[in-house]
Amino acid sequence: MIKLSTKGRYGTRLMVNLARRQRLGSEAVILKSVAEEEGISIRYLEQIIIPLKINKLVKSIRGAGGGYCLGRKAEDIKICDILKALEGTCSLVECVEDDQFCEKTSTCGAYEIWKGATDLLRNYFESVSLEDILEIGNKKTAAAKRKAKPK
Amino acid sequence: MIKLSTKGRYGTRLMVNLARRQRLGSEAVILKSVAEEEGISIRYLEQIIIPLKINKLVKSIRGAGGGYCLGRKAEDIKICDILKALEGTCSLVECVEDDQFCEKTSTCGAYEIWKGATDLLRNYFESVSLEDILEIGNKKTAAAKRKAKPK
DNA sequence: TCTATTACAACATATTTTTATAGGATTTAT
DNA sequence: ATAAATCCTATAAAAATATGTTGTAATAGA
Ligand code: FES
Ligand code: FES
Repeated sequence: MIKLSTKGRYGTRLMVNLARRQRLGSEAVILKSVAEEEGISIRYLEQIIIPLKINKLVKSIRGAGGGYCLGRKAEDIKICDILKALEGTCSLVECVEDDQFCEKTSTCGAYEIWKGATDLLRNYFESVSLEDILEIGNKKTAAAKRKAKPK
Repeated sequence: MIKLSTKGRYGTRLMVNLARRQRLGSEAVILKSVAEEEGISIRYLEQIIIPLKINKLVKSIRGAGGGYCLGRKAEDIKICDILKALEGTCSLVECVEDDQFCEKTSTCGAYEIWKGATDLLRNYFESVSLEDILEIGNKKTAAAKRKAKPK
């Protein structure tokens, strides 16, 4: 399949969780609480957050009372940034990035198709920010609550 | 990364190769020759072609003088058909297909984003046929030849 | 200063999935 | 009968996914 890796998916959820908690007033969010809320192993999240930190998408605060916070404003962090940090590139096939990868790039018709799809995806993911996701999530949560507790 | 599996990529090249050779007049194309032309292990191609056969994208002719041919006209086979046959679905994340996959689908903002991206990709891959890829490949090959042998 | 908390680092290990190769059985044209 | 193909099953190798262990370093607060 064309599959987003779990790293990409978990990493995004991690970032959204950070963004939401930060918005609610938390200074630094500890990873353990994210792991519990999202139901993801903290050990795995520890591995995932390393590249996010290297790419300055999150900042860490060590010691008691420490934790993580967003590296910049939620509206300035695009999904594409997260995926790139976690997976190196944001392309569908390697030959799009590295024309030595397949031997017959110069005559391969499929190449243009993969490239077209990659561009499509990249544009899309460059247009969506953490802020946007947060917004959608809030609306869904509110709707779910209205449904659960009808007055 | 968001990565097209090698199955999807090899399967597409296999289908394009079949289409091209069929166009050139071959009745049945033997897998061994595809494997050699494309530089892919014949054993691996044998596994890849099974779901293509099950989904009637190719027909097989057993025995000596046998081989494979397209199940229908190249213009009626879309990339999406190939990918679906090879990978089950054509979605970026499982939760898009199966709302039990993630627990918090009802409040997850990222879900809509993955769904949006999946729809984008699916539309694109539904719009591209084997015929289209063949066409692009032919043009590229012609251009490469002109460059190699300037009169 | 002491203690609890938290990030950070370096591993090791296990499981699952993907990718790839191998051997042989079956079918069929000649 | 024989050679040429597909077909079928098993296995190996590699990568992705996930958990576990054992620490060290930094910091807030008592
Ligand atoms: S160049 Fe990579 S699939 Fe054709
Ligand atoms: S519902 Fe699957 S990532 Fe949110």
